[in-house]
Amino acid sequence: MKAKPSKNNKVSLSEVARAAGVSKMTASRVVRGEGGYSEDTRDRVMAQVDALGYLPNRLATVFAGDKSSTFVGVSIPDLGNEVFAQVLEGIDRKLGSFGHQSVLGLTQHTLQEEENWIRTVLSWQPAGLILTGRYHSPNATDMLKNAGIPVVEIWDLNSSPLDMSVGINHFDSGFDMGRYLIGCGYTNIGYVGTSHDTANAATMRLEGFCKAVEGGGGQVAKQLCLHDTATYYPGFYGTEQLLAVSAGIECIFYQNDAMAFGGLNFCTSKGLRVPADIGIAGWGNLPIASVLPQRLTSVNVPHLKLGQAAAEMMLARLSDEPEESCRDIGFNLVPGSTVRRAS
Amino acid sequence: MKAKPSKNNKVSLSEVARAAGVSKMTASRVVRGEGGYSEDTRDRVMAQVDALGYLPNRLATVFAGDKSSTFVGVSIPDLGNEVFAQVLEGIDRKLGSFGHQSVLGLTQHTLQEEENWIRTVLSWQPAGLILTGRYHSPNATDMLKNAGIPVVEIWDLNSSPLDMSVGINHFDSGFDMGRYLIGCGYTNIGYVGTSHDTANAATMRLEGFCKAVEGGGGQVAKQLCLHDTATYYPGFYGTEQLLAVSAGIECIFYQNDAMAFGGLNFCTSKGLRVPADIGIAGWGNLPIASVLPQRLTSVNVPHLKLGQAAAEMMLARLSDEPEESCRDIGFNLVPGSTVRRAS
DNA sequence: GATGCTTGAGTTACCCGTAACGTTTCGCTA
DNA sequence: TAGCGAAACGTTACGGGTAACTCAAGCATC
Repeated sequence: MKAKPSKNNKVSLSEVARAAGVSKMTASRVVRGEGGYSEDTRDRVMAQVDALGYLPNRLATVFAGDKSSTFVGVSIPDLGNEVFAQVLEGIDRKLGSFGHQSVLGLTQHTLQEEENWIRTVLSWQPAGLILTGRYHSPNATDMLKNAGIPVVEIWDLNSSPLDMSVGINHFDSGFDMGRYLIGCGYTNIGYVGTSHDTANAATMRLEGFCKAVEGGGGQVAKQLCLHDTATYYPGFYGTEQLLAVSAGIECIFYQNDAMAFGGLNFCTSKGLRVPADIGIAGWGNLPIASVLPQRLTSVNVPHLKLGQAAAEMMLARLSDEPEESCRDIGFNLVPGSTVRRAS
Repeated sequence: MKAKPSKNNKVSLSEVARAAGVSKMTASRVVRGEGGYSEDTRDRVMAQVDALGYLPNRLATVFAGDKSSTFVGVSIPDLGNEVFAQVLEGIDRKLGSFGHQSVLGLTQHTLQEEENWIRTVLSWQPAGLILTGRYHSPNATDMLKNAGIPVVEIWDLNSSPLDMSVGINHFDSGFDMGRYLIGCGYTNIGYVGTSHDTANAATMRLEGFCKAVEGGGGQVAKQLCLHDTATYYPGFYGTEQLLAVSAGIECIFYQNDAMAFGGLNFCTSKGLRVPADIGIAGWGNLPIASVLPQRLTSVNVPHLKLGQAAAEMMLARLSDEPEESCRDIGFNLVPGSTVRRAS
């Protein structure tokens, strides 16, 4: 039995075993508490574990067993968006309490970055993957199918997922908001967002929104700030542009709450009263929105719960429990006070 | 050469090699693009890589080389706090662009959770660790010292770090705010926070704050909502309690911006005008604070930059470049309009 | 006293890549 | 055409841990 200290001064099981005067295998059994050894042997081994500061090498364990690790890869577009931070929090808390670790990937909303990240993470033999969004590059899809590990697609509910899916129906959430605003008596409605990528949850919301508004006899003027992230300032300037171009806008729906705050701020800075002169509606129901004096009209999604649900589905699959492959986490419209009351 | 498919239907290098009619080693060289093979051989091997969908197993690579992985463990208290989400974003973006992955740990502000997480993550042979905070349990400290890998402690600047440190001096930031408020003419000042743990950045801020206020002839009435997280509602109720107990409070300093918003909301809901009747000051300068109509008086910390700096120090150490062991990222006081102007 | 069962502990093979080294092939020079 | 060196490729030996198997000793049963 070789038991020389390895280059990077890490203590290996062999060294513990030799110090305790037993074989590697016996030491392994003791460390894992697997049974099949005497009390005396266990004490001798554990004494050396403490004395040498032995830490197991999980890479070797995974390697030896030809099984997967306790890693779960989690891809998130970005953390500047509070919404995704909450989702990640829900995921990691739940995974962590069951002995799994999240390997993070910020994919910047691009499929190419996601593909690169998937390739890298798969090479670490993760137990599973949790991905934001239902659209992936062809290469990514191939790799995911071949990987043979559980995959949960979150955010955008997918009735025919790669494997499992949890989220909400974005089209419906946009539709509901459209119907609500029509019900409030608005007909000349604006939309301010950033993306025009078709493979995108925000686009689905916009489509649902337009369908409801147009079906209700209204019309939608769109203002897309391309090449921008969906935060406060694009909301501010997007509103300025929209109002400069389109006359008679009565109400504006934004891609998300952050942009809506930008728009709200622009309107009040121009002396427009909200909702008397113009209505403002956001999406996502940021936590801070609920404590500001004027409640923003928005759509609430249980972000933390969404993350937890994703982790639960992953864990269920990993422990071979039966689980549903598709879970709708639901949303609800928050009336707020930034659009006028339905008559 | 054995080349049977392994149990979990993962394609191994041996299988590629056999399919291409070369040895494992040659296949390895081709896959790594290391040179030492003919064009013809390379084409044959790569054809099989594509055909079989081979993905390298990085566990084996790490294992073979007896070196560390490309993982970097990142411990963060929680992501509900936008501040830490930004820090994490800065870290992961920078690490990711250099081929490293973040393994996340949400340690809930407790040393015990951090210790458990450190033990687990170390067993995966990470390349390094980035930890929030300068205080760790004795066991954790031992493990970190023995691990022989770079460790960056962030958030709370530490002049004698375990290894490297980047952040700000929280005492000073509290002190500056205290001096500023005194300069604005306030003397009867309140503080609302959650923690009374001494091993804590917020406590350091409070200490600095008290020193400045008391040194300037003022006094501080403290209201600590224990067992609560530092978010909106504790700010709201903490303010209610503080004002009920202490008479004549002219201005309140909060543990962070989220709590300050809660307090601001409580005050306005009670008909108190800010800053005419009462001053409000937060800490952290949340992004949303900068777009709301009334700018919150706060302390700005470059969160994203902090995360990037931590990642840079880690990467420098990993590539054996000379790097400083301590970096002060700095902060600046944001006057805002929620405290009355200095006379 | 022979047999079988338990219990404790050692042996061996293997997981998948890579470093180090050994071997073959081939073109070029003398 | 022998001799030589470099390029191309194969072989072997790890690395840390575990599954599966083997083996020996202790004990009870008939």
